Amino acid sequence: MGYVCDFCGEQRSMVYCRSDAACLCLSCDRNVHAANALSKRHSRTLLCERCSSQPALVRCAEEKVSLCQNCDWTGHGTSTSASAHKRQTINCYSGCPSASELSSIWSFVLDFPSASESTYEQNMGLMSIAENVATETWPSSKEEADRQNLESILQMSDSREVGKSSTWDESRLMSGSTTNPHRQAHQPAGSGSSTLPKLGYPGSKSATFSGDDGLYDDFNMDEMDLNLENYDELFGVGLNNPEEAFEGAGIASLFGTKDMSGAESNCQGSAAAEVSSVGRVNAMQQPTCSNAASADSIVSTKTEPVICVTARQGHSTLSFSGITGDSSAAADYQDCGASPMLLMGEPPWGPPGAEGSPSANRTNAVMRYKEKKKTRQFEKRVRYASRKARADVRKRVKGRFVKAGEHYDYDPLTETRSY
DNA sequence: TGGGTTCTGGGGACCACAGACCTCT
DNA sequence: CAAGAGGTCTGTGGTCCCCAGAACC
Repeated sequence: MGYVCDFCGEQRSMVYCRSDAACLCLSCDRNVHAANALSKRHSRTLLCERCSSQPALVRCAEEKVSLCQNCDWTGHGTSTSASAHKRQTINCYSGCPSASELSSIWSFVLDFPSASESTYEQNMGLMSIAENVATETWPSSKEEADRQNLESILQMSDSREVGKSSTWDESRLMSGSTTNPHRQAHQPAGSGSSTLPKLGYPGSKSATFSGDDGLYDDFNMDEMDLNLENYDELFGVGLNNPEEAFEGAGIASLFGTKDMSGAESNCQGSAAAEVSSVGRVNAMQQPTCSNAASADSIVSTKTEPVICVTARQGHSTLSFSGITGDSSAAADYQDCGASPMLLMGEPPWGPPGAEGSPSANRTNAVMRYKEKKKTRQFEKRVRYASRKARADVRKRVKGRFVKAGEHYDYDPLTETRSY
């Protein structure tokens, strides 16, 4: 992270946008991708902290760095000791996630405590861009959310029994996870896109995991409130001094930054530090799904965001798959910059073992991806209905608008061409 | 197996103009 | 500082055209 933002040229770049091929600071990322529906679709991910030029795909828990594929191979592929490092998949996101959403997305990156809300409210300005809160895909009521959570829990329990061996490959593909096949055991059962659980709505505190194996013993959804409540507090775009936006307990640590202008050491007061000790534990171990991103933050299309959360031994991986309406791991991870090898094949670390038939699952995944790609359609949103109405009735010549009164060959009102 | 031709699909450009937006008085 | 005038910019849909890739010989 030694490069400056491609957009503002001032702040340190932390996010990589493949669509724009740009390294952006968090503030600019938010601003740029909130501009319109199309830009909201851009998939972004963390920037590799080693080369600072490629999107990070994994995070090394030991080294506390986010790495791109090349740097990961370089760092972990050669050394036997380094290859044993725990690594977690870093997933991409789209839309304009709130602070809580981003902290959920990358909570597994967190080795820092979230600062208290009040601290951030005091220290950070507010974003000028209004938060978009989608309502159509998230449960509209607490009851429904609880019901969905319950369903997810039930599915998780089921899949844990039946899915350990047979569904690992697919789930790994769908979730983008490359860390460990056992995590599959905590994914909801289902088929195709529906295998992915719809996470609870933001703010849900009721979700619990049936951690009968102890994996979720430390999960405490009530602790989720330790996370930042909104993006504004996290990124503080409104600040005059960009550095202020990252002042506070955990921002630097959130992105594994060690050299961020004293972000870690510059905690504002004891309140943040106090929360730190609590958050440090929970941030690493909670699945973060109940604090999941809002639908609009995940994807701005008509499609339904599907978020997959997997967790194992305190690590969580959160995968967003909403770009195509239902989950397509291949597509999603192509969007994220992952190579097809990484997407479809076995990860360079930790082969899944003798679970199922990797080649068959891979073929199925490719088929699903191709099928989905065929049916994919990007919604065009009309911003000005009045202009659309006018364009609909405007006369054209070979598709081009013609001046009023001129001879035309296409009158949309008559549905016939007049040559 | 490599080169040439044909076919196919995707994406951008083009057009006029109402209305939003901005600048100036 | 508010209001009005004037200029500029944006976005809208159907069609054409260009180009890349696939298919075929």
